[in-house]
Amino acid sequence: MELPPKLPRSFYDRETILVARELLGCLLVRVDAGLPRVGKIVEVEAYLGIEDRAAHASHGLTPRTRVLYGAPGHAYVYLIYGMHWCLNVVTEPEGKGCAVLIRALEPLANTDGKTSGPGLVCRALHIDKAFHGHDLESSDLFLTEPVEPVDPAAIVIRPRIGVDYAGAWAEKPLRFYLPGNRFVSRK
DNA sequence: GCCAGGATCGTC
DNA sequence: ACGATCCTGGCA
Repeated sequence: MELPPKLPRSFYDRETILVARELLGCLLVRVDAGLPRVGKIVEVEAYLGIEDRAAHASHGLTPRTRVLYGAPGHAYVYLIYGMHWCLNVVTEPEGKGCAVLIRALEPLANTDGKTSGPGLVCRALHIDKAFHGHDLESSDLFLTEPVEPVDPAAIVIRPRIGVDYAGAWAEKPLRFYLPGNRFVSRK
């Protein structure tokens, strides 16, 4: 399978909302024992560091958030509700605690089941805690440039899902998805 | 050490 | 609307 160029670390080392928006249309690639499992990113959420009450980074630097507060272009993988893995990509310079959650993919190759929801994305691409802290410039887990360009003006912007506990931060427009794409987890 | 709660999902 | 299931952070 022919893939577009891999995203370099400099892509991730920028303002988180911009990275989140530009991740739409990019490919997520997990090479699983030689088999490429590939999906197009259609839905993401931005998490903005220690000030963001919805973010894990709001607790500051702890054993759990070490990777989140580390260098950009790495995977932050965590277990939620005792059963689902979720994948984030770390953004901005080291020490900011910012990341983008990958919420849904359009399946392109060798995905294992549904890909509409953050837990399902990890299940379908066989991503678990083994990838926590993984370098996204590696050859077995990485992102690529979009196959075709995305119109920035068409991106749908909504509040994030499942963060009702976060007060005013729950309302902020930090969820982004491709308009009309059937693999977005919720309208 | 103990306990409340969670960036979810499938089923009822 | 609810249960599964276990890691985390906070507090004693």
